[in-house]
Amino acid sequence: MPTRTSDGGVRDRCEHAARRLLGLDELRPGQLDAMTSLAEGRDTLVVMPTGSGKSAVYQVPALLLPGPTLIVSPLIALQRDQVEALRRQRHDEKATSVDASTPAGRRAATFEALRAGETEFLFCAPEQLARPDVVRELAEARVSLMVVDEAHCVSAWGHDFRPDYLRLGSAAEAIGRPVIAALTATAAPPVREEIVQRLGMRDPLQVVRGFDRPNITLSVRRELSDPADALVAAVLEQPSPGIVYTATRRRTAELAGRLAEAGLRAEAYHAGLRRGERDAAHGRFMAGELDVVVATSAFGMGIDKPDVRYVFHSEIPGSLDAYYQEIGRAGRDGDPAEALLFYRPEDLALQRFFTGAVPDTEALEQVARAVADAAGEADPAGKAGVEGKAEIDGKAGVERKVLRERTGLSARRLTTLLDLLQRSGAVCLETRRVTPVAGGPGPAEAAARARELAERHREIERTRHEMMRRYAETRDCRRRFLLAYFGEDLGEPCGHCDTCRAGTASEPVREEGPFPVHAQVEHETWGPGEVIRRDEDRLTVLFEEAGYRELLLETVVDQHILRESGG
DNA sequence: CGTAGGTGACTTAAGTCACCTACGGTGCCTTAAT
Repeated sequence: MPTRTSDGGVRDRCEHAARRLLGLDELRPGQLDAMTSLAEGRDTLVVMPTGSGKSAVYQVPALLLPGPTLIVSPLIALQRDQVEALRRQRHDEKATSVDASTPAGRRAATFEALRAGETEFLFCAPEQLARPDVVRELAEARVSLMVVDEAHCVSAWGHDFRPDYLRLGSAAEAIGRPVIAALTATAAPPVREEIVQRLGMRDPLQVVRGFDRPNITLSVRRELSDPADALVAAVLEQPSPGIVYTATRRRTAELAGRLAEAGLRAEAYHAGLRRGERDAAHGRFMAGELDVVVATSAFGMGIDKPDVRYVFHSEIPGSLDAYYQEIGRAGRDGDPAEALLFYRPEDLALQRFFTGAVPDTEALEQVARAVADAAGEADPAGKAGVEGKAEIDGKAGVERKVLRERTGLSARRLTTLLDLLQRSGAVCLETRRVTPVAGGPGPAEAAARARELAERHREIERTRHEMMRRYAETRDCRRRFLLAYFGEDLGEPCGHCDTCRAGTASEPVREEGPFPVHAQVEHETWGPGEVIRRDEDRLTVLFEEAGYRELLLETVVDQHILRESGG
């Protein structure tokens, strides 16, 4: 056993602080483990369902550790809600948030209060940490705990949509490397792994609790043509309120219209609506004034309405991670709820499109070359000292802004490309500057490596689509399938999903044999992985480098392409 | 990658087919004009 001095003292102090400061008499399993770990200064990844007290997990250690706490949260609306909740709870001004709309004066005052120890909790989006002034202020304030809320966004959004999520690890370093807490309600094993890697978490404690939501009945309906009629009919059979998820904005309007015609209080919701319309729909839903919201994936984060009775999908989402997250908004009160997916295999094509293209080698090489050229220009005999710090460190480098000007690429695109080049070992990224790695690969070589990384990422995305498809097509217990994806083993079929009711869900396969569930294995081309599912004739293995793969047991055994590697 | 919608050609002149193009999600942020 590694000697971690859990003398019980810290644990007791956490328990005491939770009671005294937050009024929590009973802590749930896992909560106290996570709090204690953070209070002892250990990085901690927490995967717990919404409503199970994830906030308390960081609030308690925040109050026990000396410096202020930075909470990185994806949505400004979410930040404001949390600030308000903290203020209500503590009746003071110890929590605040900062974003692009914060006036300069208030921003300065905020950081001053943070330095002075008058503010304990500061909320912001990852984009704020791309600003050198913010990083400087946070470093001076001696932040002791950095919380990444909704941490699955690192994996889901970092690669293309919000690349600043990929820079959180170096941001943590730049502000003095506080203890890191990563919190999320949904993360399958590879997503957890990516969060840990990307944030640069060190030997993190992982507290993973409760993916099973037995009150949600899972069903899939295979459709041969547009399921609109069937969907409207199915919604009419359900008690209100509910959510219908669609793949496109256009479809939200279409289906909301159909449901309204059928006499329901229905509204569409997507990111293309005006702010006022979005807020109105959201507000009415929360207030119980709507029967159903028809929405894209824009609707959801931060929605914690206990009595949602159903979540339907008119098209298949791109992964079980996304699907689980969306259906998880049903039945939070514990009463029965329905999750029904209308499935057409061709709808997966749209998800493939959303995955986006792999960046082309030319663009990658162009950026790599621009970094190398800029480094060549920074002749030490030249204007040393003008830029200050960079020369003191003895590193030549180039500012992101300059790179943007020279390559003509957008900030977002540049960040995506630089991330790939960093992982290729060609460049080193700081908050503002980019430096070439001494002895690293040249531009052409770096671009080739970077492209390979991007291709591997796309390939893994494809395997996630395949797992989503398999969920829709399985004849086995759907709940068992879903839980296996998240690394949980539900021995028996659940007995009330559609496949169980139809009698097609097989009994658990518990026969003796090679490659049991959770076995660590090694494949001759796909490398190391873990068995996450074992059917009668096949294995599902999650490979570290190749994603989710199905292997026929017979082939595996006959041709020795897989071996158990212990562990 | 697939679908919807448009265009043009063809042929028992109003419908059919072949082909084409556009479109498709998530939120920070910045910056300029009211």
